[in-house]
Amino acid sequence: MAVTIKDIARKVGVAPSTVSRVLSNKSKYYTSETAEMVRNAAKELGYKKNQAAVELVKKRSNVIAAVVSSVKTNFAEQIIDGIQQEARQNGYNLIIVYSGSADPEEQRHALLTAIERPVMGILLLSIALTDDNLALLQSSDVPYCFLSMGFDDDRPFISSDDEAIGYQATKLLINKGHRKIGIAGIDQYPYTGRRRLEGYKKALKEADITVSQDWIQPGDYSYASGEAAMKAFGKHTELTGVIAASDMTAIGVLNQANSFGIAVPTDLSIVSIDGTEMCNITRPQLTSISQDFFQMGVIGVQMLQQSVADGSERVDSQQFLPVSAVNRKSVRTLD
Amino acid sequence: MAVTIKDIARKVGVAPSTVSRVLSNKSKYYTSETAEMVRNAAKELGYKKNQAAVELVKKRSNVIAAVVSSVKTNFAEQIIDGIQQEARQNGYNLIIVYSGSADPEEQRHALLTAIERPVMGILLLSIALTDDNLALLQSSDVPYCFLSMGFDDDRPFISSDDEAIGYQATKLLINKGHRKIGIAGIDQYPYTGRRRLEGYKKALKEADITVSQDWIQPGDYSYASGEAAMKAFGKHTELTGVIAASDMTAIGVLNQANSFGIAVPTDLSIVSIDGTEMCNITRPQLTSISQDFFQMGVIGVQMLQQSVADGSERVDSQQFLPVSAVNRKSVRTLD
DNA sequence: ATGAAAGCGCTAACAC
DNA sequence: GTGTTAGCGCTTTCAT
Repeated sequence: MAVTIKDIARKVGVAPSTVSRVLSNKSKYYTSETAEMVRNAAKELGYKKNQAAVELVKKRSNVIAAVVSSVKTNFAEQIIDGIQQEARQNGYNLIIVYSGSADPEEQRHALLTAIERPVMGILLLSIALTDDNLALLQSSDVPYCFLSMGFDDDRPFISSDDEAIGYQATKLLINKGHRKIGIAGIDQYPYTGRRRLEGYKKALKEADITVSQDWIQPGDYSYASGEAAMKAFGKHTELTGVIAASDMTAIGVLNQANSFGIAVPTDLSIVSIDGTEMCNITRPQLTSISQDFFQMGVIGVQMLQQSVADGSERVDSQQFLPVSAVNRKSVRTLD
Repeated sequence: MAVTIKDIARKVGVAPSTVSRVLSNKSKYYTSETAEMVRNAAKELGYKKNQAAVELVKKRSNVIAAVVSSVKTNFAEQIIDGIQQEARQNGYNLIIVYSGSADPEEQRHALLTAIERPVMGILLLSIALTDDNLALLQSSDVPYCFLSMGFDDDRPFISSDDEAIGYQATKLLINKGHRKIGIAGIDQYPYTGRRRLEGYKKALKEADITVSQDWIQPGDYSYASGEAAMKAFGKHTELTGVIAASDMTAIGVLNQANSFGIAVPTDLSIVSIDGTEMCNITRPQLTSISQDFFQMGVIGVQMLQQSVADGSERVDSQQFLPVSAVNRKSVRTLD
């Protein structure tokens, strides 16, 4: 039998409620003497709070749940680091639950794992929720916020501006003299790939460059997408630059280019999107449009906190974080 | 106010206990008619089970907690995939909590986040717990098991045999004619690095090769460790093969070798340890001693289940999973 | 400052 | 098969 506040109360000779007050630091309602006795007894008995009981009566916990998709890109780790740091600093605990990004049933399970206990808030990392599951989430009255994914309805999110990403990546290449620029591995999903594509087209249009349809090779942000895209561009491609949908995609493009005997950046320049550590372990290192993933996590927690503080039970904020071009070694200036 | 079983009971006109029975699938104790009415009402009202209440009375939940360290190697994802799959298949939910691998205070927090609710079991992924925190874990009466880390006391674990790994990696190189073999990025931690080193030395000894002290470059399994080790071996190293502590370390070695103008595998062969996807995205692809991380997760869940089933409340098993050499392109046969 | 008592939402005997 | 009842361990009025 686990030790409870009753055991402590009995041992010290006070009422359970007093023990509760001490252990919850309701500092106005006990003397330091009782406090010390209680704390000693608690330690001696090896007392551990039963959170289930606490949550049952308080109907709220200090736990933040992060729902992450198990897609094989690695930026999630940076977001989680940001969440973790900010959560810890503010006295919250973090639990993470996995969900395949697509399967609705798995999404639902992940969501329920989080919702079925009174968490303080929920953060969703690049999860494309089905309508049913979104409704489920909303019905739970727990504040939530999407991270690394933007929407054009009124769902709260914190994300990079995907159009800006596409635009800046393209612009970077154009500014270095490139005019034939491909884009690899972007998906067709309305809220990310499509917006990046729009940015890409906008920059091209501004420079009076006509896009050829085969410059655009869709995919799913994976390494394989990068390889496939480069294969489609071909050994004798007219392209002098390509934008990759993610760091892993960029590595796929790079490797396939090498297999073709195309030297990067001499024959072909690559701009990656994300800017994770992967960019530093390739040869050449990958120039990228980098996102501030860590900060996304930090702000996500702050949004949750705020909506709890003002009692709104709902995050009301859609924000884009700035992105930045990081020049490494994979882009060459054309003369 | 959230909807409870009482609300459903009132609506349907039955007792709360009947609702409970239906919703918990105690199938012998209700008719299919009541069941249907109850389920309909539940759906209509948007009922969601309050797990805190369930856990309070049952003192056990269907949640498995995985404690992971935020070290920057990527095998954890594979273990988690294994845990997740096996957990789902057996009706368990998985929550993950992060802990820096070293900081005792952070470890403690992570542990408490898991322990403070009645989880079904705890899996620890390559976490080196301090003595205090181990005691804390043991005091919780929840079955636990370490994954990807072995011990010489009686703690339950599932891991690869690190000595076998070191031995096989070395043997692989020896069998291909190598005799001057370095080892890079291994740590001094008694339960992993040291055992791999022992395997390395054993294989060398069997082949009557005398180890030179500067063949052994310690580190922390990181990319940087690989770079540093290769720098220490030097541009004009006598080594013809090196074993890397992890895939990321191997990439560090590879890149630094290239910087030196040393061609892999022509001038230098590399054997990596782990065998994650990283091995496939380098050029050349990395030959590795691969661990079955996915299976570690699967078996971990099974061990937990078993110890719950037999009421022992304690996993009693220390097992090594087989490892396998996967030949890719980074090892050359010497003549 | 402390105690007594009620109750959070659910499950599990125990009756019938 | 279903209702009744008694808690699970904690927090929180309400007294004192």
